[in-house]
Amino acid sequence: MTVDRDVAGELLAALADPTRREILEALAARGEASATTVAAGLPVSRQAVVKHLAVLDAAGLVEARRRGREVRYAVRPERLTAMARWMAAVATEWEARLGAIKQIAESPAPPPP
Amino acid sequence: MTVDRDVAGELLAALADPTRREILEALAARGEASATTVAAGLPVSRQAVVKHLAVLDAAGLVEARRRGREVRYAVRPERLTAMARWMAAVATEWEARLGAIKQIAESPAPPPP
DNA sequence: AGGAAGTGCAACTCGCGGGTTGCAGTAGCC
DNA sequence: GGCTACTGCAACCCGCGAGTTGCACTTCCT
Repeated sequence: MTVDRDVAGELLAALADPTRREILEALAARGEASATTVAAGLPVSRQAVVKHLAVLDAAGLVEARRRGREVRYAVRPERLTAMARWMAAVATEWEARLGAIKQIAESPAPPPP
Repeated sequence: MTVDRDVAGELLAALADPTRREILEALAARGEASATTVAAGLPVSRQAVVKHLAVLDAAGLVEARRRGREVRYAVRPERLTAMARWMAAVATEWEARLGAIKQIAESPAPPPP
């Protein structure tokens, strides 16, 4: 119950796959595109792209809008921004801790002879 | 040759695993610790932790230092910071593109009937 | 010296994620 | 109305990653 569906993990896992990142790049370059269109520019099948888009959508990285008989996908920056902030915060905290440890390790200063 | 061993993917994949993140938290909390120590506080075997630490080390998120008969691991913030910056940059670029698309879409104003 | 505590290596299981193919359904266009 | 171009669903393959167990090796302590 503590894990709460692991939102961070979902996002990171979504981003971790190279094919998925290529899809995101393709979407960002085109502004918006359908799964078929994207698949045409990649070495994988349309179905694979569809699955990836589902994952990306679940992670909130992408937005789907029905446009007649096709479905247009567009990139969604908010989650990425949030993630970046989160990572920066964690990094800062780590640095703080490392600093603290270092101080403690140096507290018994060796007196010069 | 272009992918260069997919550094970003390595980092993201390393971060994507919840157990790995727990390990990182444990390390950050303790400052530094051995695999056995970390494993004691987690519901997995020591060997599992060792493997995870190997992955984290390969991703540059962790640093190993031999301390007599044991190996102490410590967290390493640099890569995290770099990653955060990278993500923020990508997010910004996406936003820029979205802005541009929106402008284009709104340029031919539909005349009212 | 000899036992305790720790690490390192290897073999093995198992589930899931990335990928494919095939087919049914539905919206557009002539 | 009928053909075409999409999307949606399902079944299936395969490899890899997370985890375990067992054992050999090294370092420390008394």
